[in-house]
Amino acid sequence: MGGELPREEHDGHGTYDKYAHEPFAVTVDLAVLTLRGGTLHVLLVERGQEPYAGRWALPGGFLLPDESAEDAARRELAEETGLADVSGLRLEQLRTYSEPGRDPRMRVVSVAFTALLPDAPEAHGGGDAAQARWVPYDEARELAFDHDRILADARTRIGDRLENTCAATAFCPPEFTLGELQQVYEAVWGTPLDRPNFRRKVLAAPGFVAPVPGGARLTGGRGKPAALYRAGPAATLHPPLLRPQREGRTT
Amino acid sequence: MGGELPREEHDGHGTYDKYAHEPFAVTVDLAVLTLRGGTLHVLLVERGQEPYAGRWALPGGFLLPDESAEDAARRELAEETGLADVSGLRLEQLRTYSEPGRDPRMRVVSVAFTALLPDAPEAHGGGDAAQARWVPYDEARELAFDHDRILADARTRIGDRLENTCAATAFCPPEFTLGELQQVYEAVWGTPLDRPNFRRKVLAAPGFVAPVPGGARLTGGRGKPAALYRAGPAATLHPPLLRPQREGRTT
DNA sequence: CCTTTTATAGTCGACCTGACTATTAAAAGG
DNA sequence: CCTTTTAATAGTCAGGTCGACTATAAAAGG
Repeated sequence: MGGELPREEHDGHGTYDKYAHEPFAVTVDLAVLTLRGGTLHVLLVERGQEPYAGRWALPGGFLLPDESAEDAARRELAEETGLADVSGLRLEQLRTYSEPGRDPRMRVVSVAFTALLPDAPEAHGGGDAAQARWVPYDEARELAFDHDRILADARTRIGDRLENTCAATAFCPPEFTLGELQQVYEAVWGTPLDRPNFRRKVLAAPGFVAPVPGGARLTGGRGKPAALYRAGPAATLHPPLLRPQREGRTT
Repeated sequence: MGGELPREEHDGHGTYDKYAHEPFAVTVDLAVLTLRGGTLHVLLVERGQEPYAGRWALPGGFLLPDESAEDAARRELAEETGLADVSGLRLEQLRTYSEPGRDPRMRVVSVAFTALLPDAPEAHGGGDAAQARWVPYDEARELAFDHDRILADARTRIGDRLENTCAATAFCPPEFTLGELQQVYEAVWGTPLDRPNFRRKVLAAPGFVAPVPGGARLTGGRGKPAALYRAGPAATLHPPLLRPQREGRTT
């Protein structure tokens, strides 16, 4: 922005006037992911109107005049999930999608976000009439607009973030076992991991997880009770937790 | 986007009408980086108009009605640098900035991009009247709008990309020495690296660089002539080339 | 009690890393 | 022409990390 302004002045239009008749609608789209029963799920809403009536889509909506995209995303997330604690949630900007024609009605530029939730509240009809549902990632296909692509980008991004950041704990409840944390990695990456090695690396990364004081353990499960951990203070992972067998891809 | 549509219909406004009177201007901003004499430089333009008249800013401009943000960024890059080969350039979306009030005149949502260039053509007055200049990164302060932050975000992002991708070769001419490649890392990270170790890691990463056929070497320099390399086919770096002495930061 | 299940501890060789030394091949300067 | 300087490249070595694997502990189910 900014660099163009002289040209606007030269052609005799006020800045606002020139672009007011070619407005862009700005929206946010949310890829809200969670883990249910060991598999990745995404929050989808069913569209009631054309275009794409009856199709599933990522939740989202228009920016209000006085809010940032982050604010709008948080507001929409609260509206669509019915969650109360949205304020403490980690929202990350994914990418902006601006191809002309991605919405058949008008020019829409959309800022996409990702959000990670611990296993989420079952019922959410969304504040807006639209029906909302958790759908297994693999069944979320043929979404409205370019949401297939956004969702795929979100998964790729999350997978990368798990390598270098402590984002995985966002999928877990406040207290969790290392087994649960490993399930996060396995679900997002789609690869089984060796348990002792995973444990060693997680505990070796300073600030990733911290044991719950008192040596609390999760009982009631099948085998030996697991120690409970909380998310640590670190945001980034050193050394990184790299996925196995990735060789140099040309893409 | 999309999820909100029912509400629009309910309140009796057509979609387009409702938002036409609250339009958002959409722009692109470019953080174009290059290496000159071993230090990082950024392309800036001088503003001629208020607000921020006389201040330096990142190049950029408004989206035209029928182009994507990527198209607009590429067009602006060509206009402002006068480069001919913009088609082969790697443009990467950085982030979108949408805080209300970031432009005092109107509501502007800006999609920021990064671009990396080999040591660039000296003269570029930009297609638009504005003056354009390469400025050392450390001297690019107090830019217009929120461009200080965008530039800082860009440097952080590029630094991270150097660890995991082959992006560093984008700073180099088609044929380069490992010494030049090391200078890229040192300039972006702001850390000196051990030459033999750097060399070992770069050559160990499959597809990062490929020797120029015929064993061509760069003569005319000070010491022993260096072998020439080209960018290899890989896009990602395995194993990654991590910066030294980073400990778990809480931020 | 014995099997199953899951968590946790430990082992081992291959490989990678950082720090460092040594050698080579050019240019620069008398 | 020979010495010095500079930079590229080769090689070394101890410590750390990795993946693969084995062993033990502690619960539930029959």
